[in-house]
Amino acid sequence: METDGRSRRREDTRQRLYEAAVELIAEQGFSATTVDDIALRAKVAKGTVYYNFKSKTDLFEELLRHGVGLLTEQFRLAVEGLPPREALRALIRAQLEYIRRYRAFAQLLLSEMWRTNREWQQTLILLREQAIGVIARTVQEGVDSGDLPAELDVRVASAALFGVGLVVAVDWLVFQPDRAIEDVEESLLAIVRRVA
Amino acid sequence: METDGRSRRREDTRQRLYEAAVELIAEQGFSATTVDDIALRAKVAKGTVYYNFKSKTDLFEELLRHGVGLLTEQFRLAVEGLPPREALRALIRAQLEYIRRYRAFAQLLLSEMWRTNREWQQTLILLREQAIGVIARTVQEGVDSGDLPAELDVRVASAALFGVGLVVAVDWLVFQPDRAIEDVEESLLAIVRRVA
DNA sequence: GTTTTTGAACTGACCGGTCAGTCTAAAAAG
DNA sequence: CTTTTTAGACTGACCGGTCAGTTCAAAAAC
Repeated sequence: METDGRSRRREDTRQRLYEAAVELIAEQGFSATTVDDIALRAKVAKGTVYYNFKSKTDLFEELLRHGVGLLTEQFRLAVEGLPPREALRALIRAQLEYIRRYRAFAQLLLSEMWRTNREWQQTLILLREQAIGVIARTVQEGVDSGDLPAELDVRVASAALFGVGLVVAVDWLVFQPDRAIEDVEESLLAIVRRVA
Repeated sequence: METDGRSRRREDTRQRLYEAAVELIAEQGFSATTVDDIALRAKVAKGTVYYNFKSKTDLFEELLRHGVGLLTEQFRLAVEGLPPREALRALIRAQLEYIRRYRAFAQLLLSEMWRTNREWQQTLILLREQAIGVIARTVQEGVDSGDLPAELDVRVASAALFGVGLVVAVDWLVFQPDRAIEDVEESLLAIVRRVA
């Protein structure tokens, strides 16, 4: 039933809906994006949207879970077995790679992450915690092992690293898409050299 | 005529509308915020919104102009007569002060700045250019005078500095509002020490 | 034969924008 | 000083369009 043809097909439809939704919402925002638009872009009937998700908000929340889940996964893979400072660089690279690959999702995240009073806010805070958690553990190890300055506030530094990577990378994609990723990585490292 | 009672009153109304709109849009986004909400919070009739602005979008654009104009102004005042490196620190401090004072506007800017395909995008790009321009001139001076590393890409570095300040500060206001601004300034400086 | 998708019609709440009319401070007329 | 006129500022009911969500019979996929 997992690898069953039917559920694979369904998963495929959901995937297409995610992709359509993510692009539209990144461009226009959640409220300005209509369910009809999403269905149209995903080349799916409107009924299908509601067969697969219980509401527009639900689709969006699942989307957030899906996207941030992938990012967190990449973070985990990136740091695996590496010593703190190397791990930190690996994290930055992983974040850049991820953002390049899922540009629209990154844009969307940047737009929604620091908003307040929206229905999905709690979901987002939780997901944020998971992703930043991976960074925080690495920073903590660095501080413990003396590789990083002891006066570093782990929570602040981790959140800052996450945010900095996000803006710089999205800024790159939006305003200077021709630059090579290596350039961007270099610029980013130049900026955060003190902690990474 | 300028200080006439009527135009003062009108200016007052516009100000109230700005404040109401900025808060609501920062929380919920442009599309999710209704003109009725804005009017209600500003304690003004809906018609008054349309008496003062030609449309909801127009109100928002004027708001952007107003807010970014103030920021750019602060930037200009901050760097006046200072040598590059000091000027750069003054810029960071000015940005933090501004964001603390106009928290909602900063949030809104963070949410909207890297969005594409919205009607007001061109306006925002222009305004962004003005604000970052002040930073860029300072960085350029620093590179020219040898105070900053010659290999620094001025455009990238300036945009990055602007973005970094914005996320770190907003993140601070949203997730750790109890921290003193000095702490945040320190963290920020620790991160960007390489260029500032 | 069961699950998934289609497609089109429909509903009702909501929302941007309009407009005819009210209020009032102050200028003009007496 | 008192009355009248003017016009800028504001009001709120209303209209037309839009959109999330529902329904369902029939087709397609497995």
